[in-house]
Amino acid sequence: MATLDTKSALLAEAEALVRTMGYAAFSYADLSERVGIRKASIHHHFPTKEALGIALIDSYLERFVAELDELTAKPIDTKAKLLAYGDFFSGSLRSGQLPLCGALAADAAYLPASMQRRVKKFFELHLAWLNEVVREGKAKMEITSNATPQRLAMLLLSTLQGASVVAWALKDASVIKPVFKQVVDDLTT
Amino acid sequence: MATLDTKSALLAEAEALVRTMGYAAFSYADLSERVGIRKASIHHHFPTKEALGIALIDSYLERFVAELDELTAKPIDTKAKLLAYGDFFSGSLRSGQLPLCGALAADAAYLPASMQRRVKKFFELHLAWLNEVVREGKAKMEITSNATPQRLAMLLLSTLQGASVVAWALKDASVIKPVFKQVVDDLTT
DNA sequence: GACGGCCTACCAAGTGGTAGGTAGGTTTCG
DNA sequence: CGAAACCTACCTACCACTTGGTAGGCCGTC
Repeated sequence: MATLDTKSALLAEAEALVRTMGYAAFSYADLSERVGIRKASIHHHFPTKEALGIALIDSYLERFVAELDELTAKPIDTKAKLLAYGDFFSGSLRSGQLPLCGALAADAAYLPASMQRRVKKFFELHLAWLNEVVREGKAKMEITSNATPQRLAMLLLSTLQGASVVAWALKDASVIKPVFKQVVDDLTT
Repeated sequence: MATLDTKSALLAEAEALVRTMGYAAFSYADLSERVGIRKASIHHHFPTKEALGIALIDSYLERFVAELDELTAKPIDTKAKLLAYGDFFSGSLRSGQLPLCGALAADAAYLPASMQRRVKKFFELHLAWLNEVVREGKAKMEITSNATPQRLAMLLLSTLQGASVVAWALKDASVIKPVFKQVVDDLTT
């Protein structure tokens, strides 16, 4: 249906806009121009900007959950699992973009509470997944660091998130992977 | 003079606003309300929003440069130097705030070129400082990792930057220091 | 009397959002 | 079957409000 096409086109373009300009800076006018639909018609699909924002996070979260589940099931060792996670994360960054929830973090106080809650959930979900992978890795003696899984999970997520910011500023996305690999290597040897 | 007071009050409040809501989301109206001056009067001190933004980054950068210089001169070992750097960085974050340039990164495509350039310079400056500290640390055998100073500098900066984002999302600023300490410990043992 | 610092009173352009209409497809029911 | 009823997807035209920015005036201090 044209409906679905339009709706997902709106989501896709909105995501790109948020990840390059931030939530506050992008407008329904920008979006309408890119999707080729009148401004007012967007309200038919997403009655308010907040509704759009929520749908945005939810679809992003869904994609990540699916990927994480798939990764969990794979019979590969801890190091490979973590590196695959990093690849997926950095792969979702087109050049000049930030991770969605990283971008949203900057508009923090401006975001409606409903969106703030979802951003928090996104990070918690990632931390929980990393925590579990690290815990398993330690049990299998594949991770040698004696820090708590919780702390290592924070470290891994922070590295990816921060490297994305630095990479954006330097306009060089290629720095993300080696930095993350560095951390993973340090943990698994 | 009242002039100086007003001007620096404007800068201070603007910085707080940018670091909590982002550059695009904060307005002259917000600022005027907080400083207790009429909206139009702000233009007397900063003719355009871009000029304000530039002054903001410049003053932030200046503060950091002063601190980094002071830190360079101190006769302490590499580990202490890096930890002091982390303390200064995380100390500049009041709860619910992001590092200025991290916050600006999210509004990337919306920022005027003059501001983008300065944000980039900010990151380059930090990377150069970290690079030098790591290089010295390796020469003095205080850093054992065999990765390049450049990569380790990227890692250190990314960790702080990313941890700030995660800390914001979890509304728990206390996670930053231990994560950074973890990285520094890993490098210096 | 010049100037710095602030004011009131504007402005055009843009914001998210609403009202009401239309073309075309699907459903319901005599 | 065919017609009335309804629905989806989009439109034009508008709304109140906010945005960054401007013009010109007032007042106190060098």
